[in-house]
Amino acid sequence: MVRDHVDHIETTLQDAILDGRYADGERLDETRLAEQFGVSRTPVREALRRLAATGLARQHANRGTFVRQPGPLDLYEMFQVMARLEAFCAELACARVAPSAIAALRALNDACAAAATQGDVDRYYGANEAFHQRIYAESGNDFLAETCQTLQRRLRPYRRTQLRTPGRLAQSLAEHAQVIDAIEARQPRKASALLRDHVSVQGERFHRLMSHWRAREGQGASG
Amino acid sequence: MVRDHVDHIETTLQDAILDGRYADGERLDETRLAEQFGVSRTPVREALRRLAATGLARQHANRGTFVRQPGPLDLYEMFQVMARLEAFCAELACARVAPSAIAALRALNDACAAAATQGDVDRYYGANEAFHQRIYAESGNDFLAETCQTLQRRLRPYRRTQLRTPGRLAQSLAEHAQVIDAIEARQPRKASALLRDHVSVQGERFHRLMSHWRAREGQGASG
DNA sequence: GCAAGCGATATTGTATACAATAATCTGGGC
DNA sequence: GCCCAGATTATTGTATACAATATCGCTTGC
Repeated sequence: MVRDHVDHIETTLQDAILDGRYADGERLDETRLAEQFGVSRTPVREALRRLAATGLARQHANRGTFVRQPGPLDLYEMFQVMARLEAFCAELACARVAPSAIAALRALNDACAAAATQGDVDRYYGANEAFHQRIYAESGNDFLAETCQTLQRRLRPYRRTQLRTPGRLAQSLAEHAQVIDAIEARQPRKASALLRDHVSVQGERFHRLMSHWRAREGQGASG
Repeated sequence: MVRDHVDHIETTLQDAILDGRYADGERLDETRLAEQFGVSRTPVREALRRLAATGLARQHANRGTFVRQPGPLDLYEMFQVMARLEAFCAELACARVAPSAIAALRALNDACAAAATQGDVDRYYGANEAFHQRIYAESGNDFLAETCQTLQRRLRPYRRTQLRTPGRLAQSLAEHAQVIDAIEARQPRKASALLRDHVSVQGERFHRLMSHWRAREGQGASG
């Protein structure tokens, strides 16, 4: 892969947008960004093109680039898709999972539990993502795994919100354990249903939360 | 959206790559492309960045941009995912489909049949894509619909291959009709299973075809 | 005769200068 | 006092010049 200014700028901006440090509709000024990064406009422009290509920004001819943050409805839709994709991963994993992979999954869930006990939110999320990513990998379908990872990354900042719900964390760990058991027992139907609901519930809780917050739906409709 | 040189170049190259006019690993020379399009290297570079961002090309630092065509294994994986995504569309459609949409789907399948009878391959594929896209839209999930459309576009050139199989075309039309019936009857399980198999079978046929052709697997592994 | 190091060359990466387009502000007319 | 039109200004879009890096061929030493 490329490892130059463009790549650095793209990654930095991507993280900033995905971590919510840019509001929806915020303008990405080429000149200003160029100054910030200490480079000319050229690499900045190329980075912005890439962001636009991946859907994180939108470009209007002769008018500039603007951050595109998903609205509540978009997020709900994305969680729905994520749930199905992960469920498919679990289903496929049943057909080819090795004992070592099961052990690895249990270890990752234990790491989640340990981080949760210590109240280390960041480490919890790291371990949680690793757990899910391991399931993607165990699907054996590289394209599916990559798709899942991209979507997971996009949903990352919004997952954190729903951690506040008391009791949800322990339940999440239990659900993980159930998923592992189902995969180990090679029950594709059960494993996929469990994981689907596990992810779905996050999206639904989040959606409910946002809807209660504000009823400003449709402001960032996809398309 | 942007409507400038960059956009034009990107679209043109994208179509060329997706239509198979570029071989895997072929180099996309900036200077040469700039001459071809009658512009400077700048817009070409930005277009190439976007292609790289969408996965159609790969960039190596200080070495250039190279076309990334999926290998047989990649395509098999993509068809698998496509099948599940479309199945999910059908499932969701059951919950909200209107009589007018059912009529529209039937009309589109009739258009497929008409084109098939006349032996108009291009028109058949156009109508076929429209049929599938209508189902995406009827899912009511814009993100899902957009994802499906992107993937459909990427798989387009490879779908054509399997049309040659005698009898497959008529069977395909019949399967479409079954899917419509299931959606109309609001049977989500049935509708999704039917559509999943309809798409899966294409991927599997294609995979078998390619495997028989050459056993050069893994040459273009994703990652 | 072969390998390793060095230099020439070609290509990418970046900076800057200029052109074109759109938004804004100001002035005049109604 | 409000609205429309033209000029101004700011910002994007493109071209070109230059710098840096990788590849390839050559020479030189073993």
